[in-house]
Amino acid sequence: MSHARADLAPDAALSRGEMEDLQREIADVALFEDDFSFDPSALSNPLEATASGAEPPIVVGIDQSFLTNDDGDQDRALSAVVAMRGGEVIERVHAVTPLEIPYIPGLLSFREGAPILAALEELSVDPDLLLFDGSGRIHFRQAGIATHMGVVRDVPSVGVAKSLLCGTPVEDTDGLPAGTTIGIESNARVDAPDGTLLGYAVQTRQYDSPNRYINPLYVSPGHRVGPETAADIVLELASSYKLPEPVRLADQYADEAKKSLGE
DNA sequence: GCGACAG
DNA sequence: ATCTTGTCGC
Repeated sequence: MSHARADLAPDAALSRGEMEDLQREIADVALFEDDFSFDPSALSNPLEATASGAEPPIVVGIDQSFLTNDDGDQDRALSAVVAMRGGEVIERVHAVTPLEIPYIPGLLSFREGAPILAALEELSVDPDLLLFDGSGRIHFRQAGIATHMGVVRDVPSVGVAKSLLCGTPVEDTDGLPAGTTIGIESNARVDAPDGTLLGYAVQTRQYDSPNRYINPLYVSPGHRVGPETAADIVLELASSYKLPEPVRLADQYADEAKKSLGE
């Protein structure tokens, strides 16, 4: 039983106020708790290690790049999707759609949502989990791009941002040891009761000794995933680099695909 | 009016 | 996001 909500897909023709209203509706439909059947701790398990014959879940990483016009203007967005299972890439697809609106903090999904949904349509495999480059519940109206896409497709999703859009860390997040997590709570800028746990600052990697720090990632539930599980998933998937592997590879692929189209 | 602001 | 090589530090 899929509860996909294509009717809530981002529409760049809406007014800014209508976009914000739609986001409040999406946040209302979204589930910020675990609601999936796969085993998150099996995400990076090698296929061979699966004893009972059950295959590891399929995780998909998604990232965008932008194509430039003959005049030098960004006129199209390219969404790259990389599907992995048991630590291996099993499929890569991408889609390009025209850019309708500029970047506006808080309305990212209305700018990048179309190519993402188009690319996901191209996928032949069925994703168990979607990983986005951007926020989920850590958002002014609790409906970042990970939440929006997750609700429209009704697939568990997680937002992985490199900087904090809003909310407040409950403790200092400077120089955290790898593996550390610090809660991010709502503040006055967020459309939620103060103190609501929106997500976590997640330190996947850290330098050994110098007086220089690696910034943490800001991980938040998209849809059908709780904040703790979202953080756990990112820690497990970020084996060799700061970013979780599916997102890192989608990042790479977004650039490759872009160049193969004539920059 | 001032400050904040994912990609 | 994007323009971009070398370079400082472990």
